[in-house]
Amino acid sequence: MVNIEEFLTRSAGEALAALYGEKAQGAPIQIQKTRKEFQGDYTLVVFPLLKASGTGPEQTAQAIGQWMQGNAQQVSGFNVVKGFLNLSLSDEFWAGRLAEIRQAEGFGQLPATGKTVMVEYSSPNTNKPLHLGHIRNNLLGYSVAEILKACGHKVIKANLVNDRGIHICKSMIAWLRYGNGETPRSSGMKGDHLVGKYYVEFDKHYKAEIKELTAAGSSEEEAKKNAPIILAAQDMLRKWESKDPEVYGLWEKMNGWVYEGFDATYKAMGVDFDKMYYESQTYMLGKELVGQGLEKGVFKKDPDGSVWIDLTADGLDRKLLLRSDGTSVYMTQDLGTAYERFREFSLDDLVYVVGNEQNYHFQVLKLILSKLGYAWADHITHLSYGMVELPEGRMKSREGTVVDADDLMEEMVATARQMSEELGKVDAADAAEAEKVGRMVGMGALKYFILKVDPKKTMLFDPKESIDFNGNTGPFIQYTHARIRSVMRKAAEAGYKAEVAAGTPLLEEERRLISQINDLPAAIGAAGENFSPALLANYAYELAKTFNGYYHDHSILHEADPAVRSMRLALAERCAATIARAMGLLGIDVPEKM
RNA sequence: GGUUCCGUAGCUCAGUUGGAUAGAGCAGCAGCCUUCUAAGCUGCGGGUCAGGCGUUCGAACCGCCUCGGAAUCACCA
Repeated sequence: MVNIEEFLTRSAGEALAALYGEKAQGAPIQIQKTRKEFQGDYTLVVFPLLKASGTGPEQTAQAIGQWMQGNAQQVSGFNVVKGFLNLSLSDEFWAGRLAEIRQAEGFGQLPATGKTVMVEYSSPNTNKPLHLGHIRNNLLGYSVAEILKACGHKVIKANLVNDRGIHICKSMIAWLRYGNGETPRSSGMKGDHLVGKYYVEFDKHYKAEIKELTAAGSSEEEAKKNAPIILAAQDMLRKWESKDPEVYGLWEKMNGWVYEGFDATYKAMGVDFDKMYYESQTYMLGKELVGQGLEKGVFKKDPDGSVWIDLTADGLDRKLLLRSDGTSVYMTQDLGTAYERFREFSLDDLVYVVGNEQNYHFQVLKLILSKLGYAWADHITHLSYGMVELPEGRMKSREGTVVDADDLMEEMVATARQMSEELGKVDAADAAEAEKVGRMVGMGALKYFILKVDPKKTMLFDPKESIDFNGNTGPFIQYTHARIRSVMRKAAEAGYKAEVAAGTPLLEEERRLISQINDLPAAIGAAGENFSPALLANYAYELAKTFNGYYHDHSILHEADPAVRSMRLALAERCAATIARAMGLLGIDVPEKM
């Protein structure tokens, strides 16, 4: 038996059939966990069954409770509160459940579905380093991919790097003019930061030139168009497109620096990819789909040669698919890459982790694909996440309020180290270990802080609060894990074994803990279905919190009864493993000591 | 104006398909380290779930309307 709720639903169904016969056919049976304030483990809501029973809620609940207690051996007792039948399951049942979970090979890994899912995330531009917004993207993407794996799917993590276009040319021009040949090696800067520096440099000079031009009498509009430096960047883009060797070489060199920098950031963040895509190689995809669309009459060509789709009937607008000069746009490219991916990997689902500023884009993308007749359009999911705001408002690069990803991670780790020092947690003997733990805790705080929030919501990132390690935080959960592991080490030293003997009595909190552990697969399933790591984050917190309360009130190692002690050890060990599993799916490491 | 999303305690957020008296954390106050890790535990105060109408035995959750906020609607990506 794996699913307790399923079993109780079945048993309640039998009770209904026995008590009320035909009338009870198809009556909705609602089993849910009993709320903490009431006695019992699971609750049957009897209101929907009153039609079948023809009696009041209390009598109905009473009758069903009696039948179940008499006929289902796992049901040890019941009580009725208004229309709620609270069922208690026997200690034997719960102990058996714990024993089963301990033996289950793949607990926390759902059976293989045979489905292949691609998760695209990160997808950075190569003209500047990653910032706070990217952190949310990367953490979400990685975690969702891991959760989908745990749901039994085959998962391909993809990253589509935007490595071409005017923005990278801006950095290139600025570097050529003002860089004096500076390299990551010569400057000691990370490659992405170096290139980002010249992107800012470009903007500075661009603005200065605009100012000059307007002072000389041009309109703002003209100045923006005619500033020499922007003309130079545009010229460079044309040269890039015609594969001018000099420009192409510089482009490759500077992108190479950026990739080295990104790799370091990804590594620090703990995210990875199975498949890299580069826009420079995919931007021409999708043109054949335009041809198809024209044939099917889904797309229309304007007199100037540009191709459009009219979506006004769907409450949207006209959307461009091909410019009048025949070149493609973002949408065209995305249609093409989606098509290619489904074809190449026989995908069942494709998930894009992209900010909510592109909701419209993905709405249109899916609509166009289904108008072209592709059934798999429905298997595209835009995992849209909200912006990360700072206490002083949105991040604005102009106002210098951008929170750099590398800086933030370093700061979190440094604070974690300082904190553990203040708490006297570091034994001088093992500096390397302290270093590792500091990284785990600092990163754990950051990751948990971001992942515990529902992805689609705009969230506030308060650096002061994120660095708080008390309460509903990653470090609290990590701490609970470390504490259990410490008990396990001491138990091993004392020669105590963790095992569950039949007939060991259980406390209320112990039954609750087993029940929570038992919910892990359900929590993973729900997180996968909703693409929401937040569900798992909150699950892990609840479990850790319950354990901490239990741990405070009942001793494990000092328990005199060997059978009870063994059972408690087994339970604690399972708690630690469950916490580790849930946190692992969030990309958060849990230390053995902290 | 169209589309999509959000609005829950002073602040940051949970609330899984409609269920019992709406929950945590932070901040504030009061306690608890001679005992398995105090990054912890216990208690107190704090709510018109933006507002209204409807559906239902029952609504924070579903439907309609209003108010407030965000994103987006380029021959940019």
